[in-house]
Parts: sequence; C-alpha cells; structure tokens
Amino acid sequence: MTNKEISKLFLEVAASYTIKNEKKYRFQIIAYQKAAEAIEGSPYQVIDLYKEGKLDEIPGVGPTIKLRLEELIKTGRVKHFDDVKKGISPAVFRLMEIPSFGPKKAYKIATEFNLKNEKTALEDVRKLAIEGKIEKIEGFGKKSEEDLLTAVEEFKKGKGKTTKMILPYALEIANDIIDHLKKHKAVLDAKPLGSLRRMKSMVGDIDIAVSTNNPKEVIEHFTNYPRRQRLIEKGAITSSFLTTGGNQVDLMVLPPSQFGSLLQHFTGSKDHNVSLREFALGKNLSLNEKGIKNLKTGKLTKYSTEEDFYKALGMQWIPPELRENTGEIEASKNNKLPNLVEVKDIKGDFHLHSSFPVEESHDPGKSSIEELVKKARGLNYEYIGLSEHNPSQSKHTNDQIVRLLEKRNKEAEKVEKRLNFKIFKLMETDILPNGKLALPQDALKILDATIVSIHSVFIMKKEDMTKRVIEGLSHPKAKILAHPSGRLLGKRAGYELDYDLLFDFCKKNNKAIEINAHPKRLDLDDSLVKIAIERGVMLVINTDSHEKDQMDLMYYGVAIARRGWAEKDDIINTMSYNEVLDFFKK
DNA sequence: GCCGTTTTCGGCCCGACTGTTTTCAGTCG
Repeated sequence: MTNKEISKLFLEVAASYTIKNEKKYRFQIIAYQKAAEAIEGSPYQVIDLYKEGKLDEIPGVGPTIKLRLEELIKTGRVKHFDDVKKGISPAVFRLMEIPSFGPKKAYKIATEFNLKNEKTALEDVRKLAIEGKIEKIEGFGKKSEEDLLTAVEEFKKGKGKTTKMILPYALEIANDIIDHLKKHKAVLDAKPLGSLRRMKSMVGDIDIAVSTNNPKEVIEHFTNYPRRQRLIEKGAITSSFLTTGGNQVDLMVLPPSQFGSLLQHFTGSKDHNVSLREFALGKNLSLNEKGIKNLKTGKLTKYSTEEDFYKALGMQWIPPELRENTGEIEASKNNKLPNLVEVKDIKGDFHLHSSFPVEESHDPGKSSIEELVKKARGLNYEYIGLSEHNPSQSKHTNDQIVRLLEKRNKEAEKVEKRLNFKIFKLMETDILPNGKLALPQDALKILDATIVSIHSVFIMKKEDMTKRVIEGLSHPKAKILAHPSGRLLGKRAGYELDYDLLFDFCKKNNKAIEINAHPKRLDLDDSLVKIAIERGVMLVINTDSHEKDQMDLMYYGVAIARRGWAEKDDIINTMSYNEVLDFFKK
C-alpha cells in the first residue's frame, strides 16, 4: 500500500467518525486527519518505516495508530476501520472528492437515494439534480441543487480539490490578478500568499491579500477580473472565484493597520498556524488575521507588519519557506532559525547544456558556450560548468567520443580566455542499468568532473536502483548526482531510492546531490533536502538549462533549498572557483 | 487519538461565508 492510499484510508476513517458522531469523536477525527497529512507528505514510504521499526517517527502517529498501521500492512485491512466505516457506502467517499461536498452532505445524499456504487456515484448525483430530486431533501433547496450540479460538472472536467499546478504557472496567474487589483486606487498593497509564498513545488489555490481602507470596492473590483469564470463567494472581507482556466483564487482584504496579521494568517501553512496559535494560547493570547487578542483583557492589538506580529509573541520573524511546522516555531523562539541561502549567494551553475555538437543521444542545448558565459556574467556568476549529455555510445567508438570531448574542451578554453571567465569541463553522464558510466575511461580522464544521472530503464526495484546509482557515483570523477528521483511534477512519480543509503554514501565519499531548479522537476524534493542537510550531505543547485534564459530558473531551486533549511555552506555553488576545484578533487 | 518549556492528564486554532434557517450547520482554508 502506498502512502497516498493509506492517507486516503485515514481520511475516510475521519469522515466516517464525522458522520457517526462528530462531537463524540472530535479529537479522533483531528488525529486521523493529522496522521493522514503527515503520511502523505512523508518522504519515506510507510511500508519501509514499518520494516525498520520507525512507524512512530511519523508525526501524529502514536501507539494506537501505529497498531492500526501494523495490522494494515500485515493483513491488508484493519478490523477497527471496518467497524467505523460500517453502514457508510463507498459512494460517500467518492462524492466527498467534489469541492463543496463534505462528509455530511455526501452521506445524506448517498443514504437518501441509496447510492451504493462508487463508480457511478457522480453520474447518479448529477441525474438526481437534473431531475430536481435533491431540492426536496431536508436542508437542501433550489439554490443548493443548482450549486451541486455545477460542482459535479466542474469536478468531472478535472477541476477537483487536488488539481495542482507548478510554481511558475501559479506565479503568472497571481501576478496577472495582482496587476488587475493594483489598477484600483483603493488597493494600497497586494501580495500572493499561501503555498505560493511558501514556494511549495506544487500549488493548489492562489491566495492573495490586499491592504485597503475600502474593502467593499476592492472586493467588487476583484470579482470584475476579466479572466474570472464562476464566482464562488463574495463577502465583506473575503471573496473567491475560479479563473477561466479552472484555478481557484482566494482573496482577503483588511486595512493597512492589520496587514501584518493578515500576511501571517494567509501565508499558512495550516499546521504552522495551528501550532503557533496553540503556543500563543499558553500565553493567554489568541491569534487571528485581525491581530492578537489578550484573553484576560479582551483587547485586540493590531500589527501592520509581520515582523511585529512574530515579535509580539517573543519570536524571530520566520521566512515563509519554513512555515510548515517542522521545527521552525521552536527554532524561532530560541533564536536558532537557519540563515537561509539566497539567490545572491550563488556563484555558478554546473548543469548547462551548450549547443556545442558532442553528438549526444538526446536533448542537445540551444545556446552556444559563449552565450551561456555572457548570461552567467549577467547573473554575477564567477564560473559555469558545461554538462552536455554524453555522446551516444551506439553511434561512436571510444576514440571518437574522446575526440568529441577534446574538441568541446578546446572550445571552452577559447571562450574562457576570450571572455576571461572560468568554465568547468564537465559532462552529464548516464548511469547505465548495470551502474557503469556511459563514457569511456579516457574521456572521463579529461574532465574536471562529471554529473551523473539516470535517463533510461526507470523501472527497477528500489534496492537495485539504489545500487545502480551508488555504483555510478563511485567513479572518482563522478561528483554530482543530478535530478536524483527522475520525477516530473504532476506527470511522473520518478523511481524509488533508498535515500538513507544514498546520503550515507555521499557524505562519506564527498559526492554532492543536485537540487534541480527546473520547476517541472524541483528534484531533490524539499523534504529530502532537509534530511540530507541534517546528515551533512553537500548539495548543489543547478538549472539544467538547455537554453541560456533557463538559467534564470535558479530562483526556484534556491527556494527549494530554503524550504529544506539550507544555508550557504550547504551548497557547493556558493563556493569560490578554487574551493569548487578542491571539492572536485577530493 | 496525540502530546508535553504549564502538563504523562487534560488539554486540543480560529474565523469567513453560504444556504436554509429563524439561530445554525456545513464547508473551507
């Protein structure tokens, strides 16, 4: 069973408790939801943690849930869950995937009309709504029947609760809406918040906060966004709509005197806010988007900046990328937040594919070496690395390959002299299924180092893939493992690796792991970045550019490093040229 | 059902909005 499946099961258990007796099981519901979230977000598979006896290391998993997980893994089911879910049709859980459908509504409809089949549940409900049968149920009316029909039809078109987009796409939509908002003179400030501000690799909704003294006009103006489709809600201080592309946008507006608490509230994450509010309660303070309420006096204090808001709690301001409730609150209280790496710390980019014809088997670059250097200079870099894919082995003899690399190196040296800019002579070398590198020894000899990566035969057992990668990295010239999981966000999960073994190996043998900055990859994942750093593994942030302007994507890689608590010294390409040379030789 | 800088027992975040109500339940973030 995958983490995702386990997480789904836990959410079904929580929903079942809600249906049976929300008040009585209030805290069990929260517990299962929390555990579900932790399991879904865990970089480790539950099945592996079970084998290693580390189930209770998952936050939110205590003695009882641990027993349930053990039973689930051993027998494929949990007796207690079957009891809890008894009498609740699977159609209920299917309906709950539709936005605006919670456990109560889904249960009521499924029960009223005896819906049993989870496969036809959506279509069944759609028909009932069209036939006008929904509005006759107690608690429903004409309007809710119409809304329900809209929700089902949108969901069928793929506008579900789980539809997510990659960062640049979300950023573009957010910027377009912010441009629209700023055209109105009542808008004093507008900022993208939520998971976008926290720079999560995938973003669900677009959250925007506005500072204004005229909420009503701003909300009105927001709803007049030209690329708006359906209006979801429109209240005194919040509003939401779907864009024509089906993305949900949530707005919240408050006066400038309260903008600080609004930024804090709307940036999240939910877990961060819950923990922060629990901590504040201990000081007799209650937090919300409007400010901080003293529970003894009932007095609300307002904050125009986020810095002041955190300060009032006796804390350091926490960079948004860290707000995931993974220790940042504790660190902030103790003045121990990391000094996160920044884009301006980056001195070079090692993973660049030039257009120099090395006759690689796939994906040649489009920009010349000279163009890449000029671009790097514009970014204030000190050096770059050339990392074209290795020449195809099937079409060349070893001698031909060596000669191709010699030519490339010679051209690099020419440019290096002409433009007075340091260039590392690298390659991106495939790790073949047997763990050998796809370059002959004589070719590897004339390189400063090589990046290695997997580009074929993705389907392998985890142990075999780990062995393959470590074998590839074992060559003295192999110094960087590129896009370690091979994932493509939203498209391809990537292969499995034993990261414990990989990190140990890299630490012992001075190998670096890449954070691939391309927004479709962002691989190594941020949760693994955090673990790698805790283990003392060196990382490198590369753009994997196939065209010079892609070098601007460094920003996204740095964001992922920051989400993993990376400081400057954890990242190879913040080092000087000579320090990098030393690292390659170690 | 989890968890600990006040706690191994007694707590457990906070509010906006909508529709169907006539004071609130449900959903969402």
